[in-house]
Amino acid sequence: MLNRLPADQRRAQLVESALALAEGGGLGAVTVRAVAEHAGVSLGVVHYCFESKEALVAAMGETLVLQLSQALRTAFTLPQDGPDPQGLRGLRQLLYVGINAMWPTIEKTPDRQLLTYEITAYSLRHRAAGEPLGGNIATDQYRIMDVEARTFLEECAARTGTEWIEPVSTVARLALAMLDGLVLRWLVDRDSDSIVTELDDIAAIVAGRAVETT
Amino acid sequence: MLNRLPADQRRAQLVESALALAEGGGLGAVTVRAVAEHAGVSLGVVHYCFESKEALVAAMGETLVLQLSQALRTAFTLPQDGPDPQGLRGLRQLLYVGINAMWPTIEKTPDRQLLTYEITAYSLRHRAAGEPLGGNIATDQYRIMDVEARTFLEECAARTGTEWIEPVSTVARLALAMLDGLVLRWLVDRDSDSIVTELDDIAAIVAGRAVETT
DNA sequence: CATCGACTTGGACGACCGTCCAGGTCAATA
DNA sequence: TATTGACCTGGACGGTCGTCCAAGTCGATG
Repeated sequence: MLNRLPADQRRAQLVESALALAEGGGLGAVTVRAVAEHAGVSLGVVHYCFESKEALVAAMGETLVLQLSQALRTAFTLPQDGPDPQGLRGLRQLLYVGINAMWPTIEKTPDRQLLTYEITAYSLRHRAAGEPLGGNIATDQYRIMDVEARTFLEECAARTGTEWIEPVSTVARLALAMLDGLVLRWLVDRDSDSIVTELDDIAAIVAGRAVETT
Repeated sequence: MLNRLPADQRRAQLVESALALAEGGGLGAVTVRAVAEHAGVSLGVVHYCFESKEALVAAMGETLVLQLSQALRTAFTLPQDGPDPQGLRGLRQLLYVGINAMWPTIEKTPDRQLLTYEITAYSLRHRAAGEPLGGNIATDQYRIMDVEARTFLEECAARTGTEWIEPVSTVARLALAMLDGLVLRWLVDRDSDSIVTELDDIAAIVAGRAVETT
């Protein structure tokens, strides 16, 4: 059975297969043979499209980061209809809505969340000794999360007539770390009730770092 | 060269070797041969002491949890000399001291911290389908962290004449999640300045969940 | 001293891994 | 139609893995 594809599309397909396998069974389940079988192609195709397995894993990381960026951008989307309530109370409410809009996406994809942590750990293990803190997959992950979070926070403040009392990057860093820790904890105990409450806590804590614009 | 040991001691030695290897190169570096070589014994000894490699990894997890408990207990230790300043201000200061006392230990052992996350992920991947949320290594890790954190928080409150306005377990859960997320972030960017500031933030946020006893 | 059981040795086995390659297939071009 | 080059096939190779085992080495016990 021959099903020919341009190398670019084949590469994308193989990366998707690799991600599907990794979601189900961790990075250890990603073998050249398993990827080939999942994609319905023969073994040689993988090395025809990727110089080595390491290149395939790197492509997985890049795709994951891209998807993460896109997922965060849509997850943080705020309602566009009515005028927002102003002041700190309005800010807190806007943060609440934005963060809670993100949660269902996370809750529905625990395997994907776990894979993200695994890729982070893998990336930390395999990054060249000492040298390149940039270009690293884990670094990219957090850089992208930072950008999306900062954008979200700035829009929230602008809409409600408030401003941050410390650099937005600082607020974003703390908020993302809290979110990160809570999601990891949830992956362990799956206590959805607790985390919903705690997401509200994040909104309140973050809102505490803004004042009404004078 | 023969160096005989009772099976129990040999087991402990092998686990230590496995942990040393895992700290340096991740769980993937833990192979039966590598463990045997690191311990200076021949290949067969490992399977004489452990029924399978899986049993060895399980023993690694248990040892790690035990060491984690011990490390947390000493890390959270508070000064015992003078009388503590009372009230919320005293509580905040006590939390500040306790949390900051813990940081140097973490900062000196990034590989160990990373390994803890890797074991968590590994444990989540390999826990039996659906069934046993208890007895799992990841679950044990957080259960132990919970216990230590609760003890710490309760002592802080008792010493300063304050009380928590929500269940201590809730406060502990949030604090540990924040700590967890911040450490993971630090492993990625190694921004020690930021995290020191953020640890203070944790103390302030946690202190905000107590009131002075009437 | 002989025996026994705990502990160790080092090689063998089959399975799976990443990598490579000689050749086959097929649409597009000359 | 003949040819070219991108794409695909499936087996082979060497290496490492977990596991197993027959044999060897001891201290303790009778």
